Amino acid sequence: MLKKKLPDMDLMQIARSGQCFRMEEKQEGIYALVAFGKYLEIGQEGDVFSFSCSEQEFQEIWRNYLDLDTDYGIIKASVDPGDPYLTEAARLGWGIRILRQELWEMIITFLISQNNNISRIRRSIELLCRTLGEDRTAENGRQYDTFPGPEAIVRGGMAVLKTLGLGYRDKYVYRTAQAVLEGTLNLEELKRADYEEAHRRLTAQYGIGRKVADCICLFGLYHIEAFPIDTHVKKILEVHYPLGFPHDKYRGYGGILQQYMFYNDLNEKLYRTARIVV
DNA sequence: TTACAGGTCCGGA
DNA sequence: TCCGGACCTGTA
Repeated sequence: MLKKKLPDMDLMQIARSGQCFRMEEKQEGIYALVAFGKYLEIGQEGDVFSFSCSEQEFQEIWRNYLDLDTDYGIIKASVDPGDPYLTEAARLGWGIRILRQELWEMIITFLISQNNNISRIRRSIELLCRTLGEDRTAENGRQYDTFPGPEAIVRGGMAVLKTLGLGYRDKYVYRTAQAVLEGTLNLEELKRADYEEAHRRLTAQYGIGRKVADCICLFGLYHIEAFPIDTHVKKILEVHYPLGFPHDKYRGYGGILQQYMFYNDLNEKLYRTARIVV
């Protein structure tokens, strides 16, 4: 078991920050995730983490995936102390990192997320992977499913998508998979594009509006200047920033601050009922 | 029963 | 450019 001491990271906070829907707590303090076709378990005790992979795989895949070369301490320290709301949000979400997840998975995930609730999003994605993903076995014997590529989704067709509880989003998923296969939506070009160009191309796709495009840019392309405004963030901005959020102060990485705010809003009920000890 | 979920599309003003 | 209604479906 590989052990690492890592700063500014908390698995529960990452799992509850709304950026990933497949990260699952297997036991107390042990989380499982699937990415790049691989299965990983991470255990956390304070700032010491154990990984169910080799040092080589950690360096090749997970170090980047967990965004470990970004110093979140600097980001948190840049928060204006005269901004009590953001200061508190960053304090409570101190262990959030932006995972560098796979672009295709983020496109489909956030297409499904629209006008939807988190438990149903998770359920739909789990079903999607179980139905159309590849069934694999990890080195420790765990069974897991990969996230299905565009080929698998088109092969399954609308008939299979209808069984996943996606509602009216099923046609968005299908047509996006088609667009990637046909080359209308080129993922490699999307990865090379800057934020504005990527956002423009994404919103041109049927079913992807501003908000979903921003989520894809932030979580699938690591354009951390993207600042998705959903119902939660919209409410936060109305209440705490009636004169507008000070984007100029945090130019280039607003998306990370948005995550602190989003996490805070999503989980404040849990904090209030003291189910999570801060 | 109605409202709400990490919205988008579409038609009309 | 802006606005309102429709939209799948599960949960409270």
